[in-house]
Amino acid sequence: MGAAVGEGRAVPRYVQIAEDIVQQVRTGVLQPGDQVPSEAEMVERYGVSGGTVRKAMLEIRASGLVDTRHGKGSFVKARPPVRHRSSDRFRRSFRQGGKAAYLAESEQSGATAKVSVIHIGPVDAPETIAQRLGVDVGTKVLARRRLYFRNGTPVETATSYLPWDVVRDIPELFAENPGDGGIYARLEEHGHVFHEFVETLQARPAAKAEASELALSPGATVVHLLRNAVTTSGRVVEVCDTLMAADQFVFEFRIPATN
Amino acid sequence: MGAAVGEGRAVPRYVQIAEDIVQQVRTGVLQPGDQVPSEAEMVERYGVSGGTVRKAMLEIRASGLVDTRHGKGSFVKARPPVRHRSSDRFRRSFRQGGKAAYLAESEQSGATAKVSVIHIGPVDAPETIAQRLGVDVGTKVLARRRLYFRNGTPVETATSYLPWDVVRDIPELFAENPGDGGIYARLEEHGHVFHEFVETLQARPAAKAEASELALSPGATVVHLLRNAVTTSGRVVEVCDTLMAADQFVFEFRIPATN
DNA sequence: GAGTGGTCTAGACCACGGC
DNA sequence: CCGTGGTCTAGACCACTCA
Repeated sequence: MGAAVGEGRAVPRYVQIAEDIVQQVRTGVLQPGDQVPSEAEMVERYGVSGGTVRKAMLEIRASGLVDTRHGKGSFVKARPPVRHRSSDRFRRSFRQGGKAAYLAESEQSGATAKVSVIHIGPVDAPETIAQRLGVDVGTKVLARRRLYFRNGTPVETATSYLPWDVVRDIPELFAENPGDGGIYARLEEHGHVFHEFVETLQARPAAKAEASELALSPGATVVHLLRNAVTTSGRVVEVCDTLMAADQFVFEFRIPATN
Repeated sequence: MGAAVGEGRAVPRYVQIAEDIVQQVRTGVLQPGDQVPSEAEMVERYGVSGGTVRKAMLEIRASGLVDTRHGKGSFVKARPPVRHRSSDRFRRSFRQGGKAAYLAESEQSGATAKVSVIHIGPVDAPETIAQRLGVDVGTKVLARRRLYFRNGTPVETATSYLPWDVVRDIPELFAENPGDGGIYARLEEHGHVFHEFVETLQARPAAKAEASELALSPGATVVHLLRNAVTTSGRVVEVCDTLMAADQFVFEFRIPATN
């Protein structure tokens, strides 16, 4: 026991080990892409048992600096090119410029973006969605589910729900690529002019299934965002349900000092 | 081994156990305030080893439904009566009504709120703060550090940083209680009229020290928020650095559909 | 098949809380 | 003092990845 210097039993060994590794990442001893020492190697290097190294690795993963894959090892993330998700991303001028909000924003920060459409089709509105759209639970609505990539890694899943009577006459909304400016541009062309977007945001640890969908390490943080798109007539014509890898985003909001 | 029915090795035992307990909480079998079975008891009940129960408890804690204290046990939380932190909380009318933003908002949702001032005094501006205030690193600024409680539990720490030349002539800003409407009301009285507030928000797992300050279980999620208070003359007269227990908050933002 | 992480065991000992 | 959770050990065995 107590092989280490006796500096007070305050700090558990596994925390010390975790801090050591995290420090090596922050100071650049371990570079992005480098493999973090394997668990077996740490057992030797630090002279502790496998269980202890395991707990250290959990701490390290929680720092968000490292990406672990079963059978391969843990690697320093190339990440923190965090994307600013700012509150002006819905500017009409972006849409008229031909870009959807996501791509417009990504281009600003010079990263490669990709969108993969997972599903487009009618679904029965789940409860929270139905409430927001002002329809009955189980009503048929159009769902557009997609997965967003940034520099090759999945960072966000998003599902848009739209009332059937709104989408019925807009064939582009059933296509994988809804055209320049995205679905919001199509909606405005058909008379649904936006007044505001109301977003609610919650952060929490990822459930197992969510972690695998976004290729996150278990225990990673996700941000759950729900957005109502409200038209000038006061109607909610879209609800967007989004799940994001929290370490990939910085959210920015400008709040006017209204009276 | 494999005492359980052989329903596919897909789901680890510790996840099954965690789901079982979480389900009991959600369905009300375990009521708020009830003690979750002790680890020793689970070892017996589920016929697994202590290590496995331990991992299950980690999962359960990550759900945010349970509160664990060393030497006592784990207990079902008395609610996440989540507080809506909405973007209209800086309305001038709230301040003129005599409330600071925090208390004004809490009253809306009928919860007991308390603010405890930890420290008020000059500090050397840390880097990110200095940048935002537009002063040199190490410049003397006023720090007001406080801890917010909701229904008796700490949910948020916040530190306001203000340039010295701004606060010098406003004695109330050095008092624990800055008076009706909070520090923003005092600043506006002295000619610093607000134009907007710019908030950036990030979510991540809590570090050990943060977890203990907010009385969180390890691995819980925190939200880190930085706010610039910008006056009509374009100056940043306050930066507020806030750390929140993520499971206590739902953030709401209204984004106008500007051109 | 060699090397990696993931699950699980059966124990020891420590630290905290309350009777 | 006893029951609680927290740390740690020294193994076993499984599952994934890649050469």
